[in-house]
Amino acid sequence: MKLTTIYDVAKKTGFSITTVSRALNNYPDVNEKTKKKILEAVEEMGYFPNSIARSLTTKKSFTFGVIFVENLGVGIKHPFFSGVIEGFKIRAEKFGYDLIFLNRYIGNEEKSYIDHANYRGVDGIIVVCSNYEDPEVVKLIESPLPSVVIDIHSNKTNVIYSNNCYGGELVIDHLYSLGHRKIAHIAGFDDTYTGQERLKGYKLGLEKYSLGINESYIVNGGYFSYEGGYQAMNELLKLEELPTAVFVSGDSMAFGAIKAIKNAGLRVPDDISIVGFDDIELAQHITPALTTIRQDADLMGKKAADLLINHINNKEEGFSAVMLPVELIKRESTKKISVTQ
Amino acid sequence: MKLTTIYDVAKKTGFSITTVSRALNNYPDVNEKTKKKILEAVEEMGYFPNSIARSLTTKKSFTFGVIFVENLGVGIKHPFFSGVIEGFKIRAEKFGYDLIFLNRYIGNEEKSYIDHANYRGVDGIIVVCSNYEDPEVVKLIESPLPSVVIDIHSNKTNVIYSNNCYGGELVIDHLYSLGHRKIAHIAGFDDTYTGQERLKGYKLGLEKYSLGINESYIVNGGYFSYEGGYQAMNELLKLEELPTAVFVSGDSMAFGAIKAIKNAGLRVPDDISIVGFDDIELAQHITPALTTIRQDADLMGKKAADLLINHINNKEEGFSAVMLPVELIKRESTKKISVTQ
DNA sequence: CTGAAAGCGCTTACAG
DNA sequence: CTGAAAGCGCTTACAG
Repeated sequence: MKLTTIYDVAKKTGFSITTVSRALNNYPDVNEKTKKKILEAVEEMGYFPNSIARSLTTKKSFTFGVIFVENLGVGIKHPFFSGVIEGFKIRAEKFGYDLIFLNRYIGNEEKSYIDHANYRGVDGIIVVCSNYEDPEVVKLIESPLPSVVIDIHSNKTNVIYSNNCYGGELVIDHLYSLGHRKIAHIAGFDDTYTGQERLKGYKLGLEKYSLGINESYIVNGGYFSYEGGYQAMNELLKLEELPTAVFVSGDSMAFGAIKAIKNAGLRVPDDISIVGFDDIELAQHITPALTTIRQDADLMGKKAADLLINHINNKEEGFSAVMLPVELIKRESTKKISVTQ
Repeated sequence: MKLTTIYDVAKKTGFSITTVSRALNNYPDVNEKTKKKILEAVEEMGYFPNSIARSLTTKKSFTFGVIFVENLGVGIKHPFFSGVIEGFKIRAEKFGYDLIFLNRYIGNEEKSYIDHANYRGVDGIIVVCSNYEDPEVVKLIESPLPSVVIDIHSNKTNVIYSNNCYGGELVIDHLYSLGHRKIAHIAGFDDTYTGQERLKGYKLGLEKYSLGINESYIVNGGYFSYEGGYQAMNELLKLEELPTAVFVSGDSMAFGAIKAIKNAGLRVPDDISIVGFDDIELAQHITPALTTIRQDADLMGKKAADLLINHINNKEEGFSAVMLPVELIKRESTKKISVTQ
């Protein structure tokens, strides 16, 4: 399959490849007639410049690398991250950037993400990850490669995240207003920024209502997985004084927690109210439909693309950190109770 | 960020770039000592060849394009296709191929998928789509670009799909064994291969048990969406003689159908049994958990990668068509009834 | 076993 | 307004 090149167009029109290139790239000083003739030939021949050759000379590939570091082992199927990637993709494509997935291998050789990014010559990367102590992620953040990182706070690169802390507070507001006073928290692993912030919001909320913090009511659910939530809830269920409500730091974890409650012969929300975080697709379909904090994955992806593109276009400036608003979505997993304590 | 090139390695080791290149690419006739020296320098300098420059000379980019043509508007978040892509990605990466998303735009210019594929110089494409009458998809299939297409039957390219027809038969077997005789079908749009085959399986199943085909029991649910299933079920609910069971040609459609049934004040499975197709993640979590036909998305993706890679490596040979087995997953949306008719 | 040279398909100073 | 030439970073005949 021999593709037509700029040489073919030059030969056909009688102009040099230089002029053809200029006509194609909208250089101002090309004679209108010349340009017209060239563009017609281009149209007729179905010619389109080869991005690889162009990249080699311009040092711009108009590709973004996407780097996934997720602990669920689901890759692209991740219920929250996939929405972020989709939003990022839509926006990036609008600016002519295509997405290319980057892993830690090049062929069969194990390399760093940075090596892979350089190998492919991407203009920037989006890193979508939960664990910001992963040394590979740290290297990424500190590298000179333009990047935007999701769910992390850092001043060494562009970052974007939801207002996780405030989300936690909203949960407590909601539960408190329903009469709950014994509120537990299944936390995300504390080396994740989101886990930390949601926990912080939980504590701020409790303080606001002078509820006091009961350390046995805070249990670590790990990396936001169903199993982690299941196990953490089982810990809580061993307590003498059960909580009446649990704020779970992620929706999948919340589903696991609900499962544990059902297994123990208790009901949601009749015996224990549950609130999640994320508002993934499943949250509205499960029974009971999950009350949760909605993050706008699509917007996060789009804003991430904007950050990255702006960063690339304004080399001089520093880094941006963007925080997105969150919203409480009331569904069926929380219930009003009479205030006991 | 100036990257090290093959010239830097050549200068450092005192050999020519030719020799460095050969050492790197495991050419047989390079002196062992030379090779060792070069590889050490490469290691020390953190050098890795630039894929763009390499692609320009070799005409191989070691990238695959992924083309999504889906009618739900969810893109990468598609509950079934995302699993196929993930499997494809895993396998492709093992062979050194990276994935790049292709759309119908290059920058802001509307182009064909083929133009975009050529622009990026991908070595092959996977097309994941449901509608095989889309002219863009037809062009793709007929183009000389190596490709593998999901959910389509064709002898003009490599294709892979589940045994949709047999899946339909399995559904009827199951429903018949539960005592159902009045079985309706919400079909996928008939310009989709999967829709056609599942319908065929439905009919074969009915014939097998001499149930006869009632045309008013077959209603078109469109492109497998929730809304389509919802509307189609409403059509069925207008019938004088309601079916006792409905085989719905996709899980999302089935959820829509269940919603319609609930809205009508009926229950699943007590009044009407429902069987879906796909076994997407949600199917097991929804209430009632959905009885459905499982397709192995991961395997489909992996086999698709194998087909594409084999095709590229053995230019002479023709095209392959692979059919994957399916499996009935019994859950809570189907129920035994007493045989009436 | 090693190197000089050509070439992949573009873009971009530079010159006119 | 247009073209010849160099160069991007590699690989691969070809020659020795």
